Amino acid sequence: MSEATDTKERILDTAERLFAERGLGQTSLRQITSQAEVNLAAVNYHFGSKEGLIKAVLARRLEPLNRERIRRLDRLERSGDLTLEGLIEAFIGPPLELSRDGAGGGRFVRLMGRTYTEHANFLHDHMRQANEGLVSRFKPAFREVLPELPKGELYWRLHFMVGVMSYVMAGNDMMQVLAASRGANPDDPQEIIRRMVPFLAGGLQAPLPPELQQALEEGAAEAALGSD
Amino acid sequence: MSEATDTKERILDTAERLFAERGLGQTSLRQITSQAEVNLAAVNYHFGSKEGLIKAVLARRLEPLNRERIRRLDRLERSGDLTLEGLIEAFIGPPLELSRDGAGGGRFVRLMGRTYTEHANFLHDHMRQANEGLVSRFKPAFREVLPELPKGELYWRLHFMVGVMSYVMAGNDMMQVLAASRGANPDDPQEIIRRMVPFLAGGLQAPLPPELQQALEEGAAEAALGSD
DNA sequence: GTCTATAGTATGATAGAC
DNA sequence: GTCTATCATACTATAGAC
Repeated sequence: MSEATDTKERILDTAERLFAERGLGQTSLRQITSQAEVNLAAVNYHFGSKEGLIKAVLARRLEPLNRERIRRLDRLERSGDLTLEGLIEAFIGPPLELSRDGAGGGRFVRLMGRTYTEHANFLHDHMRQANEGLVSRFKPAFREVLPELPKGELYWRLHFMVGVMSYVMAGNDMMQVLAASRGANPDDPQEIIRRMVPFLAGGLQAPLPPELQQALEEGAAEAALGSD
Repeated sequence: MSEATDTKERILDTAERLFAERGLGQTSLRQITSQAEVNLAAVNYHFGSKEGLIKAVLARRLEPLNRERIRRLDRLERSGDLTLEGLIEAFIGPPLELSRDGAGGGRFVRLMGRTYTEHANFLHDHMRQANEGLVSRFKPAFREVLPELPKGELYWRLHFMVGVMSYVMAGNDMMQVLAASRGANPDDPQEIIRRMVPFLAGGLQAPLPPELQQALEEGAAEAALGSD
């Protein structure tokens, strides 16, 4: 079992790296097993299929990651100092900070960023399911710090926030070049977080678009607020 | 030549659709040629390789698209009413509106959104080159409407804007579900633009993060402003 | 310019010995 | 749990007839 675990871990580590570097579809089991120095058949033995391996790679890091995000939210709420900026940081901080931990966290973060735009139905389902608890915990908190924002509008904006986050996490060359040319260390997540938080806070609490504002004032509030 | 053009166009249309639906790497030339009802060898004859086909698919729509964005910027500047909101709309409007034109524009937009996170070096190079003129035209305009923002900070924020845009363009299920559940027509780009503009405007003109603000006031302005 | 045929290679998955 | 060997299938690309 200790030997087996070792093989399993080696497969997970290598798969994570290659998936992040080349994408899921472009990475073959052969590339993984040869670089992990395990037998080709080991993948199917331990994970059943390539799809099973992908899910295992994601789950291994996503679960502790989301636990950490919720832990930070808990702490914010207990401290009685729940601010928009703090909330944003609790949400985007852990994934971006993970990119700093020596052991492949950065690779995983890039992989995670990619899953948002990758084309695979089983992936979307898996991610949605894996993030269910996270979403149901953060949504009310955002509502609390943005009480003036209609519910429907808030959801749009939270998605825009996820858009920024996943783009940054995907970490394509442009982002690296940008950071480097600005004298910033592109591998320092704090640098990026420091810049993202004001941008996101500004966006989330921006005034409503004129048309919507007007609709609200004219009493179409019910429709606009919705009833999730 | 008319027959050839026909075949070429049919390949381009089908490739665009399949690339957007399944991703570049997951789409085979066989799938394309069989659905386009052309011979397998036609792709290599007309485009040289799969890579050549991908570039052709992108270039066909990207060039007129970026011309339109620049045309709108020209008009804004001539009108003497260059606002941040107008500038944002000139930049994000055309790609998002393209998703409404009946003839496959929506597919292309999703494909374009995906290219930002897709893993292929030739793609990044091609997109960077294709967007060069666009960027050099829009950057000074953004500087003009956001004069108080240090240059380095502006570039970060423009990238965040691209992040939101590409996430929305990638148009994954979540976005669709969100729009539908909010009573919005997920296929109406105006609906999305109306929501994105205030968010992006709010983000772009948000106050500087405290640390940076302080650095500026302490005279470290040179370093922070840079000299790009 | 379009076709068939095929070379040459890679893939995911499994059977069966150890 | 690990291995080799292999099946069945897919892929990109090209050669050569028409």
